[in-house]
Amino acid sequence: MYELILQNISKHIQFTEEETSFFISMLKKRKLRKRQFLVQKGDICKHETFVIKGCLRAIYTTPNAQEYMTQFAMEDWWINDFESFLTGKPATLDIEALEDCTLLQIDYPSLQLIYERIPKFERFSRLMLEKSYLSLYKRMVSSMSKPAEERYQDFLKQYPNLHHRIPQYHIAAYLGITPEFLSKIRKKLAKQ
Amino acid sequence: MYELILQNISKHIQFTEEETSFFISMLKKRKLRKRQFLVQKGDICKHETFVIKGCLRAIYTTPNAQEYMTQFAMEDWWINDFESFLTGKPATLDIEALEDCTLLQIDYPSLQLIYERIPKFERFSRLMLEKSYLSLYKRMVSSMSKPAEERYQDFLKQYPNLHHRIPQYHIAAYLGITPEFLSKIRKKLAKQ
DNA sequence: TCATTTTCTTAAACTAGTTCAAGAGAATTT
DNA sequence: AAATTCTCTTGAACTAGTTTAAGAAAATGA
Repeated sequence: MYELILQNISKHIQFTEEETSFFISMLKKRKLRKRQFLVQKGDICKHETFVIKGCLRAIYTTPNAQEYMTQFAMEDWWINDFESFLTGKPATLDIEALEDCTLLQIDYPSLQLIYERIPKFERFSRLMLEKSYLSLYKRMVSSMSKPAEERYQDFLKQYPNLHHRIPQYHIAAYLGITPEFLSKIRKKLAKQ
Repeated sequence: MYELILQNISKHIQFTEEETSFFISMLKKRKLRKRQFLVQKGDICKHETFVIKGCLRAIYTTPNAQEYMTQFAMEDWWINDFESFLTGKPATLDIEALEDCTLLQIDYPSLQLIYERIPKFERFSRLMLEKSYLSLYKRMVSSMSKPAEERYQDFLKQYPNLHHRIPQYHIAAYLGITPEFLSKIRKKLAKQ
């Protein structure tokens, strides 16, 4: 139950036994069915969420109702509406389960307690943030500089199994193209 | 000399007098002439840099030699090649002065000393990182979801004075379009 | 197992943005 | 002040990716 998350943390900082049990006491378990929402646009996002099982997607919807996928999350990943969680403003994202999911959550006040009682957890947060920042940065550079075909191939490499688990139009949304155009790309690549 | 940086920090955490002077002792002053490079692609980026005066741009160059601007930095901003600074790998960015600049720098070992001696500086780093993450995220969403004309208007709002200080082709690069197309957009907007 | 819904593909007409080339205007240097 | 270099604009031909619409294939539910 808690192995995955403790392992995830121990890659960066070491907990004592006491800290481990305190940390675990701050976690809440949550299950989601496929197509259920973890966060809906307009909610205040009150939790950091860690994925034990299943996968989810985060969707940004523009004022004229176009959807853009900003992130996938799978086993061993963290996900939330970062802006809403930090600022307390209503979420601009929907986060939806793409499969039945098992999750662990920490709410904002509990996180502050953790920072007080286990100051080195600040370091963990900083390192996680550095990692997400880097991957967001790489994604932006690649979305600015690479054509869709290349981005699709990058996606396949980066998530070698995910494309079997989810519909293609989610991948298209993630790449920032239409499902029709992704279909053309796939046809072209299949010929080669 | 140090007011701006101390003020920048005091927005988030409070230093004692002793911490202030320790912190200042870790800073190195640096001047750059217009068109000089703060970081060149391939260098190891060894400093966090804070801008006291002037402005700079960060450029990512693709394998086929196209340039993409990832960031501007002006007075009261921090800038570096984040990935190179954190991982010690060669920088993928060039950072170039667009005007004569006065800068303050902290090198990596000094930063580690600061974290040890002033643990709450971890919090400062986390908060800065959260802020940059958010602005990167917003920029990515807007580059995926908004047409160039709208992005240009957003740029004008976000940096109300910058467009007088720098050539248009830098703005075009920042928006991810050609200077020619920016020129058309400007013509269209001027008519209205 | 059949019906229904969801997902994927194809094609034709279209649009946002690029490329190339040439000239006009500004800013710097001598 | 002239010469040179740098920056911005314009237009025509082009390309990557979109839109719309319709049908095929696959998955799901009764």
